[in-house]
Amino acid sequence: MRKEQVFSVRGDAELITRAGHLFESAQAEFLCGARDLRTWSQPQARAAIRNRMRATDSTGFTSRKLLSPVALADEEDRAHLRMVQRKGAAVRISSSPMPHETILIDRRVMILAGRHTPTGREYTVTTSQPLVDGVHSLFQAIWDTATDLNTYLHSNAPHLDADGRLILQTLASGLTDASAAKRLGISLRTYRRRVADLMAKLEADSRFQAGLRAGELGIPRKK
Amino acid sequence: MRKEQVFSVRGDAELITRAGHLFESAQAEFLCGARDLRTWSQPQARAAIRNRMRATDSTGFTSRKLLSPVALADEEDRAHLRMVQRKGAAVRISSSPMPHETILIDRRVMILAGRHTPTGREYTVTTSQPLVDGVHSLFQAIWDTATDLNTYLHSNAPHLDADGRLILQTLASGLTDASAAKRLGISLRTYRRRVADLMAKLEADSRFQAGLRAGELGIPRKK
DNA sequence: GAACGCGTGGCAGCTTGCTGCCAGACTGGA
DNA sequence: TCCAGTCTGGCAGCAAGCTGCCACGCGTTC
Repeated sequence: MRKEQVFSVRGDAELITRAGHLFESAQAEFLCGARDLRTWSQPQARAAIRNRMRATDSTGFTSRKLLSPVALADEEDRAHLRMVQRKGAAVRISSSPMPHETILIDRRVMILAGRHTPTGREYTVTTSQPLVDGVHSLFQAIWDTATDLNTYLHSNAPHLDADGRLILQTLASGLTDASAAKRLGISLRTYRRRVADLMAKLEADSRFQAGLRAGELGIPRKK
Repeated sequence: MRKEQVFSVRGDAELITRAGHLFESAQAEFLCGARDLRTWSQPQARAAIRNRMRATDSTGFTSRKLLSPVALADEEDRAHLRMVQRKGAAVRISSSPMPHETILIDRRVMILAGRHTPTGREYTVTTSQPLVDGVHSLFQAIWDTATDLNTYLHSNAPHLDADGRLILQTLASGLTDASAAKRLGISLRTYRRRVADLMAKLEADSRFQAGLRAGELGIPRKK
């Protein structure tokens, strides 16, 4: 039985003081998972990573950011993410909430954020290899199923209203247009008009493509 | 700064000795993420959980198992999983490799497995709340995107050969059948026969449904 | 070589999907 | 009331998809 190197700090300031050097020590990989961009208010941490990114441009250094959709709420954040992308970082969006920030550096150091408290946020820093490896593989699993920022922004999934979803569900049931229209209580002509509108919104050239998009975007997803 | 409760053990036997009581202490939730079922060879651990499950059948105790597709390799394992399901546990399959076992008990205790070594596997046990919370949310994120075991078994996605995938990709490009057949260098009749075969495999009544299935299963997924 | 199975391609005919056009119904505002 | 805008449904015609049938070529088997 072996004791591991784990400690907690409270507040951003203390984190920078006690673990700031870890950020600057990043050699090969910097992974960051978070709900939104409101996390690293401390300019020091951002600057450290930015310098690292700039210094090791084409030397195999990889940086990956994993965020939830709320991170794209306002234009300012989206602009920031585009900037991050230009710096060479990969950005993906996961549909999961991701309430706790996760940072992995060189697969050797891990920082997990706890809840907000009156005295500041609590961070836990560890270099325990099994812990880091385990969280790294979990991060990788989420990363694999997340969608790239560009494709996420390009797809206009959220613009579907309740009516569109209804059409989508009927379409997904596999009925012919005639049966579907009858079930919805509308005419064949109108049903097909709706389908055409839907396909236009999804930028699909064929019904197969429309189904594909719908499936990828998980629109009729079960809870 | 606070030191956290973290320790590592080597080998299943030592894990049972030092952390076995934690398994039996499960009150509300038992989460388990793993690559396959070859992990808990120790009957004690299995028995402890099984008893817990039986004892607290309808008292709000939830048990969730998250596995990779390789766990379904042989019939014996699938039978075991069906048994686990009957006991009330939820089982989902994630397309990610999940090389490190992850166990979360009551959102208070976490056990992460490291690599196999000659002297046995290394396990890290911790009750640090930020660490447990962080890993719990990561687990939840993977769980959300994973597919239920039953639907996974029901869908015959992996039975698609390279030829089927080629048809799928062409179909996904949005071309008409005539153009698609020309691009593939086969006749229109053959192309449509392939599409019909594909739809039969996907159990789709319409091309839209076929696209939907393909999208949900992530068949033409980018690496 | 004959018989067989299998995959392919052409043809034909049917069903389904798609859309332009027009007419009617409804709504809200001048 | 009248008008404009919007949504709807029927009709017609074309395009696309679907499939049964038959013929051909190819490799295997007896």
